[in-house]
Amino acid sequence: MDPYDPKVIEAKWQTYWEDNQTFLFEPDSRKKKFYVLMEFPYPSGDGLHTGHVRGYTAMDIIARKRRMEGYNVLYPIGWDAFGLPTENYAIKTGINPIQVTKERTDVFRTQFKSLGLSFDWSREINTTDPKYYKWTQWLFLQFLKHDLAYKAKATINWCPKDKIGLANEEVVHGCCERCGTPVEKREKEQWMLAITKYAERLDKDLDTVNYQEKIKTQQRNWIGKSEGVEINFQVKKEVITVFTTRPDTIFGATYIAVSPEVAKKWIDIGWPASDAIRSYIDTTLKERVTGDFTEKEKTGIFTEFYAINPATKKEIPVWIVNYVLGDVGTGAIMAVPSDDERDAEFAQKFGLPIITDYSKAGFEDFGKKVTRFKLRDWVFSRQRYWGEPIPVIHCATCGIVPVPEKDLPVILPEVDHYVPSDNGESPLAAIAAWVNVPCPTCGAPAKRETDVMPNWAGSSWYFLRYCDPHNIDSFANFERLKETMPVDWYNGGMEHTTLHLLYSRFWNKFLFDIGLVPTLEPYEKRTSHGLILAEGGVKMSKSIGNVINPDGVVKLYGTDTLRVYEMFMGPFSEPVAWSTESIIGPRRFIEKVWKIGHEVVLRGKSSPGTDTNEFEVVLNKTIQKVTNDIEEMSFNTAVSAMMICVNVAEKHTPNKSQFERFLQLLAPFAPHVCEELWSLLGNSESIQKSAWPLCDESKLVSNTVTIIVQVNSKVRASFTADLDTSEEHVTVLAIELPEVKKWLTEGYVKRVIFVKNKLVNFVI
RNA sequence: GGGCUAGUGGUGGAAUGGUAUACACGCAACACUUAAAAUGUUGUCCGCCUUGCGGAUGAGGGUUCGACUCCCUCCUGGCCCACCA
Repeated sequence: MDPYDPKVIEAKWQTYWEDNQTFLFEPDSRKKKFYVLMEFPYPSGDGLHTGHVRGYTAMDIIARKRRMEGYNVLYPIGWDAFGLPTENYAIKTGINPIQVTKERTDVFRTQFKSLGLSFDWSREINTTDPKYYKWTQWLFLQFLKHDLAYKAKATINWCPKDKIGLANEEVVHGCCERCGTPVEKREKEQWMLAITKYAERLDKDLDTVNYQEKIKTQQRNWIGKSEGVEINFQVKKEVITVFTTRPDTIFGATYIAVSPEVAKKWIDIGWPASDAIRSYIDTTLKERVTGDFTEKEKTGIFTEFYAINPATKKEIPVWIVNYVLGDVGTGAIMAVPSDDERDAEFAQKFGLPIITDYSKAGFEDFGKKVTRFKLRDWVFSRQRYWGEPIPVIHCATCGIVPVPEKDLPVILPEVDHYVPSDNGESPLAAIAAWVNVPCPTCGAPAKRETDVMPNWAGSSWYFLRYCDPHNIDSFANFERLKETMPVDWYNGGMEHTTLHLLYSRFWNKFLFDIGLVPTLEPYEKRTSHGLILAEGGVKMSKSIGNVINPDGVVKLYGTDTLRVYEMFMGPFSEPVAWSTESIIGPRRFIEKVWKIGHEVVLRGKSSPGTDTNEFEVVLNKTIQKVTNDIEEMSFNTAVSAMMICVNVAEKHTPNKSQFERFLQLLAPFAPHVCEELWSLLGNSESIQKSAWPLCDESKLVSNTVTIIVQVNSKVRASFTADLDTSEEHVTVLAIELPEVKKWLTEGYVKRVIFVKNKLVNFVI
């Protein structure tokens, strides 16, 4: 027997798979399709890390299992390569992002290939490839055509360091998600995508898909649908409209609380206000901008106005307060101190009345039913360089003119400097030769849009491009999409639940509406993986220097070991800490398989080999467990079941057919060593082409069972009985056991609990 | 403050109403070896008056013949959201 040498075996089979195109998706296949997808990576400068390996291996296991179950599987890969880190690197080094991206994707590709992932490499895509972003631009023009893309002066989150506008979603605790700088507010003309027009459907259609419950919950909370009513409160001749989800509490409303944003608008249209009020509004609005979200002391100022409570007909004071937000509801509430903690706190501080004893009858008459969403339209421009140029031209006479389809893509031009200008314009604005073009409609001198798209653009439709990646006539042929969509199983990080996952659902729904894609939802099933933490349970980070590079592990132990270890280390959807010390376990496991495999080969030469009965039972149990566990993503228990199986095989060497079935189970986890042993056993075709083993249920049923005997629910003994022995018989057998007898002398048996084939419990 | 999620040996974890601690790491002893590594065997939750008995799944209570598992109260961590009307 040759010693187990993963270097040789793994290189050999990776070459074999590539030469034989083992993992190609076959569009014409009569087999049922199955589309497996893992979020494509951003090719960062750090290369692949152990967290990537976890997700891609898990989906690889599912892809490989589905192939063996007879499906025509698509498991594609590509690069989400636009984005700030590459651009910032270009700013620092002056190296062109195109070149940086090429170098980095080359590294990632090599690393992926060394992991033996069963990607269909013929469908590789790159969001920064003009052949790809031509269609990202084309899709943007469809949004524009259907009035879902518009330009608006928006108060945007402005990062003074990156000099870039940020979506709300990119602001974390008031700071820029990327660089941590406190975010400021700025008024700026921005391209917007009207995702709010799809809010209702993005919420409702979650009922039709198979997402993990926590993912649905998080999306629903983010979309923030709330049903309530708008109620008008008369203030002299004017009206204040408030929004409430609890109209039944109107009899307890003792004041009106208005956000400073709304109050400012009133003053702008001529409502009288004292200097004190004006200065309060200014101060409060300024506080808002600091982005400090920790709970603040509640403040407020009385407006001198009174409103009529339509329920009680009584006058209640109108206050401007800092705890009501301008962009939620109508920016004004009826305050009910008896039912709302925040109102209670405020009322106490300012001595406002609190009515606890009121009737709730008749409240329905006062309001108009409305539905509110928290979701905001998506700010879709960036004043940066490394993104898809927004394909429109500004003409003094024709206004906003889309770049004609024949002129797409609008190629990102080369620039000397990647830094945005200090007034926040894209570096593209500095290239006069690129900016100045004739208007496509009237021919007069006009200017190109210089904003680029956010890095979420390319990833909003990449799953569609995989269906038809080389199409030069359209973003994807409808027939190809019909054959391939939807994605049957999509895995990714929880951090994308309210960003990419929501955005891409929105794009897909829009494209469905205009008849360009065949399904209402892009993803049938969505799961998420847990983070891999560094040793000791802390986050892996470059600055701490505790990042584990998978290359070292592959070199030392082999890819099969790394894959098995990452699946074994803990529950897939939970965060787990890396432990270099523990990798040796999976390596020993694979070496055992290697050794037993060679024994099986030897034995097969000397004798035909009958089933080893002891092994047959555990093998079928393992088939059943691994089959189910992969579906549940309980990879860790699937691995331990296979370890148990191997431990039995060491004592009861299986015959060829038994061992082959075991190899088929292990093949999705450790594909290289399984292919090698599979071929040593005389198989000429890849194990990937063989059929997934089935559990023979009859082998699981043994003729005898172990019966647990309890006295007062404490285990006192156990014995072996025939299957399905009757209660009477089990009781008699149990009572006769000496370990049981001595306990029964202490009292009389009040009750006997009997669970067939499992246990008998004497209550004394 | 809200939502989700978790808390089990020295460590990662298993068990979702029926023998708690499977599987793996680590550790210890032994075998093999001149030696080490590797490998193999055995042991490894805690306590005690150790052929046995008692206790233990964050803490306390409840339901049940029986609870890591279901219910209630509390404590602690992680993630997401956050004065959302």
